[in-house]
Amino acid sequence: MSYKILLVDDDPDILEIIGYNLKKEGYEIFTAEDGFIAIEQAKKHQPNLIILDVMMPNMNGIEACTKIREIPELSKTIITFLTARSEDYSQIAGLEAGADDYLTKPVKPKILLSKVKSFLRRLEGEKEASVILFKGIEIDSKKHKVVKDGAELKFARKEFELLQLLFSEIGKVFTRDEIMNTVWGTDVFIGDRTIDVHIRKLREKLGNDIIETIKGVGYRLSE
Amino acid sequence: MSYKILLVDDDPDILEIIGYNLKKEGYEIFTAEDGFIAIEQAKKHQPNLIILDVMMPNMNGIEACTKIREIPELSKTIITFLTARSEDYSQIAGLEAGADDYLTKPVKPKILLSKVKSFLRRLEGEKEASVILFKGIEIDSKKHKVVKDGAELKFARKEFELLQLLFSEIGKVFTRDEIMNTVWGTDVFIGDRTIDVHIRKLREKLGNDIIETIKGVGYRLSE
DNA sequence: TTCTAATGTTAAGGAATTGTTAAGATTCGT
DNA sequence: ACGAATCTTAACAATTCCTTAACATTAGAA
Repeated sequence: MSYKILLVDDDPDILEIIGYNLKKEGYEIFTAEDGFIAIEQAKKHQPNLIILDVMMPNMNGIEACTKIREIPELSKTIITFLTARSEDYSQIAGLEAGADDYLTKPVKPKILLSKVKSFLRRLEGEKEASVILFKGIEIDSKKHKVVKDGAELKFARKEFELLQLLFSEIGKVFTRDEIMNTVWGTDVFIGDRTIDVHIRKLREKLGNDIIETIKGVGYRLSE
Repeated sequence: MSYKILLVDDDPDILEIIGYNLKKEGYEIFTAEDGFIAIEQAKKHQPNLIILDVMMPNMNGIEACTKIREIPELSKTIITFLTARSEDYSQIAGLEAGADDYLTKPVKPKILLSKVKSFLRRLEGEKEASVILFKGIEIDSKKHKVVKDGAELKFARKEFELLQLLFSEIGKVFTRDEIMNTVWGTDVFIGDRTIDVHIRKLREKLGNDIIETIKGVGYRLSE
């Protein structure tokens, strides 16, 4: 899958230049000339990266950024500002509005490219870490969401943390000590049966063939 | 196991200062004063992290980085550049050469440390699997799992520990005393037949041609 | 070969670990 | 502060594992 990038600037020349350079690298490019259009486009295409000019008519970049950050579907999208060199203001307000970084105009194509690459590389890593799939069970750590056979299952906090731990290394045996230290912390003492009870709840929801007991050792996902 | 870090800079003072700070934290430090030596050292010690100055005589950091990235044994090594603040150039070419991040000089020890820690944290998860293979039997300690001819065999805790011991040094004879001390501990008394019974269970599952009895001495894996 | 100490085999009882359940304690949001 | 959801505990049940003891077999020394 190629990455989608949304460019937002009121100057068509800039859209043209930057767009050309990024297309050449294989990215899918969308453009917008003000904040309103930007939000529309963002909703429609769900880009991975948005490059947002700060100074624009109608709705400026910072406002647009704030609005975009409120859209749940775009929580993973990286937003970076484009500012004239001296506008220090944007750096502050922009980052507060939820931007991840900023670029200064005039943008040198090489710098832009390497930044874009590094942004998208960051996405790569988060993607892997965030969703795990195993035996038809999908765990999205970021969204605190578990889906099995298309239906969402609800897990309380401790249950979910235990689940995450077990799924963090599929097949690995986690000892009771490891589980305690990770899920409860090193300075909390809980009875022996507490872990069992939580395991039981997971089994209740996931089915009995997922979590295996290794007596005297711990628990693991059965492969 | 402590982490290994390779520092590369043509300025001995910098090597000294950074090296001192990192050693204090318990890291194992190696140094190199140019790209050629860096590559040699990297091959030899297989460090987890390489901190690489960009501007160096003979071979600069970017070239060195490219070369290091071509060494398969070092695919998991994290490389970070060290640059003077203004050298924008390094950010571009460096990231393209396969570096993971860059630090700017002058480096404040605290920042350096927190960065180093976060780099190495990234490595944690990727610890190599502790898998032993012998005569078609695969033992995965982490997963507490034994596979023979594609099928998983189940072993209870004591059985598995005994198995691990025997497989820890293939061909070595383990005396009953050694087995007792390792599997049961020094403060437990068990009858003479207990070990035999466990050996028998292993043979039952693995086949009779794996574990050999050396009468009057102990047991070993027969090669 | 014969004898003997060392090891192999088997089944069963007891010990240790885990599963289950419900009730009490705690936390959290409204 | 109240009710609901969540977490922990305790008592008991169920299960698996470990050890033992009694007896059989074997390897190697005499």
